[in-house]
Amino acid sequence: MKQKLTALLSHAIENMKENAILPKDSVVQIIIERSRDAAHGDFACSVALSLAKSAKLPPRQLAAHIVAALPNDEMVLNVELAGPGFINFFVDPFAHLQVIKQIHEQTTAFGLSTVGVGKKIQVEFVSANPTGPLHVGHGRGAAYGSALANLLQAVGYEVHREYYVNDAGRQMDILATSVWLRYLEQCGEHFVFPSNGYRGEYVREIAQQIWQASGKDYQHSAAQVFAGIPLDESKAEEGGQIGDKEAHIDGLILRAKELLGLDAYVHVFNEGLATILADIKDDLLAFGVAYECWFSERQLLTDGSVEQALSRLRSAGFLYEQEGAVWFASSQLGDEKDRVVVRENGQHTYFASDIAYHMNKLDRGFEQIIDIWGADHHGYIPRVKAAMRALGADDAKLTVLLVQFATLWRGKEKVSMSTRSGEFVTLRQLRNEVGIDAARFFYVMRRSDQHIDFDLKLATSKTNENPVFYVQYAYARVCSVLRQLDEKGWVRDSEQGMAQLARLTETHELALIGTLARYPEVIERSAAQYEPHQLTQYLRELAHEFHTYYNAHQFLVDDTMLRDARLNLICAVKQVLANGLGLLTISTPESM
RNA sequence: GCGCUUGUAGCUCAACCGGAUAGAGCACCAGCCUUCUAAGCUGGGGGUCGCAGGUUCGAGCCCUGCCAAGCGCACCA
Repeated sequence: MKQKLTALLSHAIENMKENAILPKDSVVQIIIERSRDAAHGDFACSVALSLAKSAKLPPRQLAAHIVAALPNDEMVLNVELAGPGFINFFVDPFAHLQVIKQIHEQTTAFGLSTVGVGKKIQVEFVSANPTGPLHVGHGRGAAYGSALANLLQAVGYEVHREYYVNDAGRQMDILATSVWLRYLEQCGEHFVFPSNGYRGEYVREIAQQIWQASGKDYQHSAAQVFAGIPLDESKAEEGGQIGDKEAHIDGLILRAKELLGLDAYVHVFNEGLATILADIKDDLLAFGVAYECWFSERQLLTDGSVEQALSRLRSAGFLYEQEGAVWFASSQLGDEKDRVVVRENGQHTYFASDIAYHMNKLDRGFEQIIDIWGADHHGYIPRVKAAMRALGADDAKLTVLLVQFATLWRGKEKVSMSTRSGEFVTLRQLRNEVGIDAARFFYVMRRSDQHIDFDLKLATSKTNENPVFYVQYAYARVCSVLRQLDEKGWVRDSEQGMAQLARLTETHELALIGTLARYPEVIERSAAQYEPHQLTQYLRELAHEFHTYYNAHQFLVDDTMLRDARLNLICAVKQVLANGLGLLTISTPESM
C-alpha cells in the first residue's frame, strides 16, 4: 500500500513538473508514514512541506496542487489536507482486510522480503576467547547477533554467521599453562598458583581429564617448574611479594614449553582448547545459536594469511620499523596513533591476525561485513577500518555494532560478575535459571547500544510483569480457542471466513488488522537498521491488541459467518506471532 | 587530558533514518472472572525530552558549548 501511494504521489509530482508548478530539477524523496492518529487517515505524507521552499509556494497551497494532480485510485477513498501541509490518505477498509488472506496463503513466508536478495552478508558475533565458559555478557551478543542474522535472512540476504575463534595468542598460552599447573597439582606437586592464571573450576576438570588419560606423563617437579621464574605479584595476606604477575606467567609459559617439549605442550594446549570450544558450541546451540562457520585464528597464522596481509600493507607503504617492532601507520587513515603488528620479540599482535581476518572476509566477497563487539572494544574500530582502507577496500563495507554490557540483578540486589570472585554467572546458568525464551527476549528487547538491567527475578516471574509470557500467552490463547472450537464439535470454515471478512467491523478488529499489515514493514526496518528490538516492541503491541480484543469480544459465537471471519483473524494473529517469535528463536507454546 | 557511547514519566525503556497532541511496561490508585486460560482487560494520575544556544516551515532526533554517567586511550586479548 505504501508503494502504491508513493507511485501515485510521484506521478502527481512529475505531472506538476511538466506543468511548471514545480522546477524540473527539484529532487524529491517521497516518504509515506503510517498515521499515528486515526483522525489523520491511514497514511500520511509530508512532501509538500519539504518541497515548499524549492517550489516557492506555501506548503498548504503546494499540497493542494499535489492533491489535485493525484491520479484516482479505487483503493484510496479520500485524501485530505491537514495541519501545515500534510497529505492524509484514507484507504478502503476492504483493502486492509486482504492482509488476512495474504497471511493465510503465505503462512511462514508472510513478512519476508526480497530487498537483500542476491547479496552476501556476514555477521560475526560472540567470538569470545576459548579460555573459559561463556558468561551472561556474551549472551547478549549471542541473542542479538543471531536475531539480527535471522532478520537479515528474512529480508533476503544470504547470511553467513561466523564465530572467530582466538585459538592462538598469549591468552591461550596462559590457559594451557594453567591447565598444566592444575595437572601438576593433581600429580601431587605443591606450589602457589599464579595470580594471573585461569582459576575457574573448569581448568581443574580439563587437568583431571589429562591426568586420567595420560597419568604422570607430563609431570615435572614444582621446584623445576618455578626455578628462576620472576616473582609473582600477590596480596599481603598471601605472602606480600611485590613481583610482576605478567612476567611471572610469561616465564611459566616458556618453562612449560621447555620442560614439556613442543609436542606435549601442544597436546595440553589442544586438550584445553578442544574441551572449552566444545563447551561453547554446545552452550550456544542450546541457546538456539548456530553458525555457518567457526573461523580459526591459528589457521591464519599457519596458512600464511597473516604474512600475506602484512606484505600487502608493506607494499602499500603502510608498514615501518621502529624500536625493533613493526608498526602499521594507521594514523594516516583515521586512527589516533600507529599500531604495532609485530612485537619486538617477533610475535604477531592480535591486531595483526585481525587484519588478516578482515582481509579474508573481504576476499570472500561479502557485500556487507558486520562485526558485533562488546562495547568495551569500541576504541578498536578506527584501526580495523584503517586496515581495510590500507588493503584497498572501502571501509563502509564494515559495520561494527557494539553491544553494551548487561547488569544482572536479582530483584533489588546486584549480582556480582567479577571473574575473580568466582560467582560470575555463566550463560549456561542463566539458561537453566530463566530459560531460553525469557533470556533471549530480554536480551534483544532493548537497543543493543543501550545498557540493560537484566533482572533474573523478573525474567523468571510468571506474572504480567514478564513481557515474554505476555506475547507467548497471546499465542497460547489462540490455540486454546481453537481447542474449544473442537470441543464444541464445531468446524472452522476458513473459506467462508474469507468471504465474510467484511463482517469484521469492530474497532478492535480494525486496529488488529492494521497492526498485522505493518508486520512486513517492521521486519524490513528492523533488518535495515540492525535493530531486533523493534520486532520485540511490535510483538508486544500485537499481543496487547489481541488480548484487548479477546476481552472485548467473543470469538466462538453462534453466527457461523461471523465466527469464521473472527477465527480467520485470530489465526492470522497466531501466524504473525509465530513468525516474529521464530525470528527471535523463541518458542510458541500451545498452552501455558 | 583526549576519544567513543549515552542522558526521555518515580523505575526500566520506545518513538517509523527531521513531522501533527512524545508513547509502552513496571510501580501506585479505582474497577472487570456463573461466558473462548485473570500469565488477561478497562480507567486514572503522572514529562522544562540533562542544561544553554544555533540550523528551518517544524528538533527528543541535526550542529556548537557546558554538565553528568559508562567505556576506551598497551610491543594485552
